[in-house]
Amino acid sequence: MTGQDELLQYIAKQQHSLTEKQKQIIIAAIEIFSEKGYASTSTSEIAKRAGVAEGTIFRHFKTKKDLLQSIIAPILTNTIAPFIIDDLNKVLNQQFDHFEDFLREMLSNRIEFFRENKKLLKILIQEIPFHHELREQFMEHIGKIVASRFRAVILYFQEKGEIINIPYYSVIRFIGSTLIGYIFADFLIVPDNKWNKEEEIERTISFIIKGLAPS
Amino acid sequence: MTGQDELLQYIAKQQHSLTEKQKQIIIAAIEIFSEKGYASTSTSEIAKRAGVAEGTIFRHFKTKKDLLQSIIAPILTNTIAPFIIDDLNKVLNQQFDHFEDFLREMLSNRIEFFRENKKLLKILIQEIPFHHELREQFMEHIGKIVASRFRAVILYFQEKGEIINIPYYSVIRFIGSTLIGYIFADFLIVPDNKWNKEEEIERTISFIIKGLAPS
Amino acid sequence: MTGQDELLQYIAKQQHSLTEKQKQIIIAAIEIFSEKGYASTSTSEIAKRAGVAEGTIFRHFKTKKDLLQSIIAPILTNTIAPFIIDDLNKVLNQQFDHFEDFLREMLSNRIEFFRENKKLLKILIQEIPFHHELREQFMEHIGKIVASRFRAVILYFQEKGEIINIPYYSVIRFIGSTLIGYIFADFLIVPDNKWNKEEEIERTISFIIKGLAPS
Amino acid sequence: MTGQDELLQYIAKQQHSLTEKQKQIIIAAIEIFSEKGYASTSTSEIAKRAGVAEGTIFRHFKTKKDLLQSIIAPILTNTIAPFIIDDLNKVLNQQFDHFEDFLREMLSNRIEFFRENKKLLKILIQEIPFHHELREQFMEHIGKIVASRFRAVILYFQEKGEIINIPYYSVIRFIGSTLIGYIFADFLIVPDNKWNKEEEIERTISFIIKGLAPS
DNA sequence: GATGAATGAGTATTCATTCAT
DNA sequence: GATGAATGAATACTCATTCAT
Repeated sequence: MTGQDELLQYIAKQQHSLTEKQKQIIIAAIEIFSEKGYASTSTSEIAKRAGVAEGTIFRHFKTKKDLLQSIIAPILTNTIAPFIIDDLNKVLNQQFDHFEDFLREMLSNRIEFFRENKKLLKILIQEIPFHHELREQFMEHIGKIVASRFRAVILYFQEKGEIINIPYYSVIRFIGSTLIGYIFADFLIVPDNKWNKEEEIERTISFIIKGLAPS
Repeated sequence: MTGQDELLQYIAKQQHSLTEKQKQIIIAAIEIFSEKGYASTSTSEIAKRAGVAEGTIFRHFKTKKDLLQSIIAPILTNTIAPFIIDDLNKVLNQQFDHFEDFLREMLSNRIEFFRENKKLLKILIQEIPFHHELREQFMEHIGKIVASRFRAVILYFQEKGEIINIPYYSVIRFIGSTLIGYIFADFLIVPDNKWNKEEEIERTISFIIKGLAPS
Repeated sequence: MTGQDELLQYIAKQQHSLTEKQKQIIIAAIEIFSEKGYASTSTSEIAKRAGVAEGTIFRHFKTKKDLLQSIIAPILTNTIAPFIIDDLNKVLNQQFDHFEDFLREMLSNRIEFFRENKKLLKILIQEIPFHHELREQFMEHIGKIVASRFRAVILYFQEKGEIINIPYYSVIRFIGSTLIGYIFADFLIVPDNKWNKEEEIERTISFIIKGLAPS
Repeated sequence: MTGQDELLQYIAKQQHSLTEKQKQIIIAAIEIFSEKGYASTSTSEIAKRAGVAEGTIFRHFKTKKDLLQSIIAPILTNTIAPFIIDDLNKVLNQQFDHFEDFLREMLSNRIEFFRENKKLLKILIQEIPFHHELREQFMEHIGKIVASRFRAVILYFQEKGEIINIPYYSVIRFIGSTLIGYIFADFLIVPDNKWNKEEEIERTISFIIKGLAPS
């Protein structure tokens, strides 16, 4: 239920123009796509879970693929907005004095984002290898824009002497993979036990900072 | 062709008992599964690419899912064998004096493994979230066995004072995610350009070692 | 555009009671039915081309078949009116001295009619074999009435000794099929080239007259 | 039953390679297509009447349209073969001394052909306006080949002075439309009554010959 | 009167699986 | 062992029709 409500809010926020039925369909689709994958999900199952007739799906989304797009497009558009505007710009506007402040802010920000959009992101990650339009959209939005913004931040801290002088894409790679590693561990692999979130975040930040410190 | 031959060797090596037709089917299935995903691949397409009749597939593999299992099971079994026997044991047998030696050996070893089994691993990664038997097998083999062996190695170097004293699973996470980040960058994201492999490996090793150095 | 205007006039003439929307629907239906056939035409396509909502069609025409009927019924009623009243009566009223005069008048008259109602007649011809109500209506109107009037004319000229003394239905058959042959050639088969209309009409009239001349 | 047997023979004759199921499907399709038209016939109905599973249809004929083609293609190929070889060549080989002999032979020959292939030809006539591939095939086979052969015959008799000196296509039109008129009358319009076939044929031949006599 | 969202039965087609040869 | 014809349930999608607004 909580999950549903979060999704509802998400949907409601992004696209005010959606009718009630459209929302139901999108919510149902997100749930089932993330459970079984796009290809293994039948439109009849989506209809059933959404509580609408099968035809209703196709009145609003021309094809099944169109439904997938309608789900994923807003993430792509909305993943970057806060990223750039909030975090990265703050840095560029000298609001973060140190690399560590930036890192800490960004990590918690991104972790929050992943937590809220778990299902959506699962779908995105699963389907991107098989749909070139998704891949292209992704590259367009995330790849180009985020990368270029990120690059500026890295160069900034490199000039300040806070991080080692290696190519910016290597820095992105190290930060990115460690971040994703954290998220996987947090949500998928260690779902329950003696995982102390705050300590782990501290360790992760420390690992990155030390790893990127100028030698 | 090269790709095919490598797969052939792989198949031949692992399972001597396979008939010619069986090999053809497995090779075809690996190719198509990795291209379009398990759910979007039809058995008739596999039969066509393998050059056998549709019925033949079902003579050897009871169901389509059985075919998937037959493909993935050997990776699971064989991923760990060299891991433990070659690398890890060497460390435990004091064959690696320093953490860096171990890391360097392991990285190149694993990178090699990924390169050779790209398609297989793509299938594994794609399908694991949707098939609980796969997930369980994976946990059984990789999770438990590798983790426990790895743990010994980490404790060993922690006692030697070469790496920081944090929980072993955090260390695995850092090494693992950085390694996977390297592999993704190498194979998927940076397919062509000014990516100097040796330099990148050095940077990666350096990043991990510094990140894990005792403070 | 011209085609549309002609149809509009046609519609307007026949049924004054039609609202604007109704006319648009009928015009759209005629166009699409004649292009793709009744069965292959969807009501939503008609609605789109007519510029009305889907529901509007069903407000005016209970079912899709009802729409077909509404289109075809007036042709059936109006094909014969001028036929009988104008041509045939003229003959019976001794306005045509000779069979040839009658034939010439009727040919050009009918050719004109076909030209103006090409689409309608295409629909009629295409759909008659599959809808028994149409067939019955057709028989009722054209079959009985026209045949009986025509019969009178033929008997008249047979008595005058201008045409051979064979059963009237054979005469109708010869004239009818030759006329239809002319129309097909004119409109469908020879759409462009060295077809001299006036010469062809003369040849056609000459063929019928000689063919029906008393031996 | 009789109808079915004739069709069976037809099918068997043309395509020896057909399996039993394929024949059943084709026969069922011919029957239903000719009853209700291609667009209004569902593949499930064909399957039911043929006594096969719906999937079986698509194993043999990739699409519904492919099934239509498989039905119509052989008529197109086989309509002309006897036409040219038997009738027309006979004329060109001076086997018919007079236009009348040729005409009589051809009429009965064609009438026979129509009688045997009533359903097939109904489908052909109904569907040709809506399927351009059919139209093109038709033009290719019937249009070009038959027309050119026919032309030779007409020129031959025109030179002999037996028929009037008008363009050959007009002659084809007169003969063709009268022939078709006969066939329609025979099979469709006058299905039962006081229609004396032999007399009608004589009248028809007489009508054509007189109509085409040199003036 | 007009709309267009909603429906659910129906459509062509695909698919994993079976089985007689 | 291998084949491939046959199956029938399932699939994505369409359609004529209804009905609340």
